[in-house]
Amino acid sequence: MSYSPKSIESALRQHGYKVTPQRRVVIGEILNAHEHQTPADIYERVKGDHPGIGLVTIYRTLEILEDCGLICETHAGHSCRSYLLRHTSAHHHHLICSDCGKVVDFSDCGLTELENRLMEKSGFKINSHLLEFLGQCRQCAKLGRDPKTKGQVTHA
Amino acid sequence: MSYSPKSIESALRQHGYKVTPQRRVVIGEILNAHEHQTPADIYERVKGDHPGIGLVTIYRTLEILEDCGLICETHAGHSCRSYLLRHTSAHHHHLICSDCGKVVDFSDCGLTELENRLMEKSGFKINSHLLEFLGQCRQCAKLGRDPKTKGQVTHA
DNA sequence: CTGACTGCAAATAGTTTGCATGACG
DNA sequence: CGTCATGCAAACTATTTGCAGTCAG
Repeated sequence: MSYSPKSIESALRQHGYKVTPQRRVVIGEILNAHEHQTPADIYERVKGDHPGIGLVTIYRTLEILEDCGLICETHAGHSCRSYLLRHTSAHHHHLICSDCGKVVDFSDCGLTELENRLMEKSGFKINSHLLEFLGQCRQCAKLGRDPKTKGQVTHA
Repeated sequence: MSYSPKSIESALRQHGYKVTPQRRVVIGEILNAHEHQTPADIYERVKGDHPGIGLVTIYRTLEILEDCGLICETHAGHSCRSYLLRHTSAHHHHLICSDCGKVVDFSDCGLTELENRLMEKSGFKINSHLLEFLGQCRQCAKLGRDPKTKGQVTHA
């Protein structure tokens, strides 16, 4: 139910883009990732498999992947652009521990209904949504650390 | 329901911040605006009333206004931070046009149930969530600008 | 072969920080 | 009056662009 390197490569070709080793490795990284990743994140991880790759290439690859509709951009934090795979069926979201950074995935966000309601009410054509829950995981809660809930994110 | 310069100023004082002419003029600008504005937008407009004000001061004023919960930040476009008055001091979210940047607020996200379910399942103590919908507003859709969905691939 | 792709370096845009001066309370 | 705020300049981070060499198709 998810993308494969092959399906992504053929999408690139269909859009007139060439498939290069650098693009392959970036695609592989995005397929592996379970989180939103910034270009710099991807760069760091990809350097292992492909030393000498340039950060510029990551940017350009992300741009064409977005142009092909394969990934989408989110704006999850302070001036920090990040990308995630555009899975419609394997659609998923994250529950993030604000103390230790642990991430838990979940998929059943049940927002389709809300999305439809909003589209009708606002006249918008909604393409995607960004949903993240922030909190403390069990362990951090036990340790009694102060949660870092310093108003950065739209409040709950 | 809506803010006045006075109410904002007293909120600042309550949080231990001082009220200065520069802050007044920034607050005035934000109260006038009905759309979200970037720090640079505010700077440009504010220079008329208060020449010599520094862009840095805008940044710092926005930071403290956010800290007081009076405005909130959105992530509406490519590395372009912008701010809105927080009209409903209650919980709300944004629907953002990825072409023109228009922002629509909504409040009934209905996520409490999902939140409870997730807390039970994951053991997390959820403090807040971040929810943004991205799409095209009616006007931008009419203008026929290419939505970001143009090449969406029916995945394999 | 040839145009598209890469990677370096440099340019640009947006935001933050250090510090001396000035003003709110 | 003391402390916090301002504004300049400079530092930083994120991203884009120019260009010569390289490679996929």
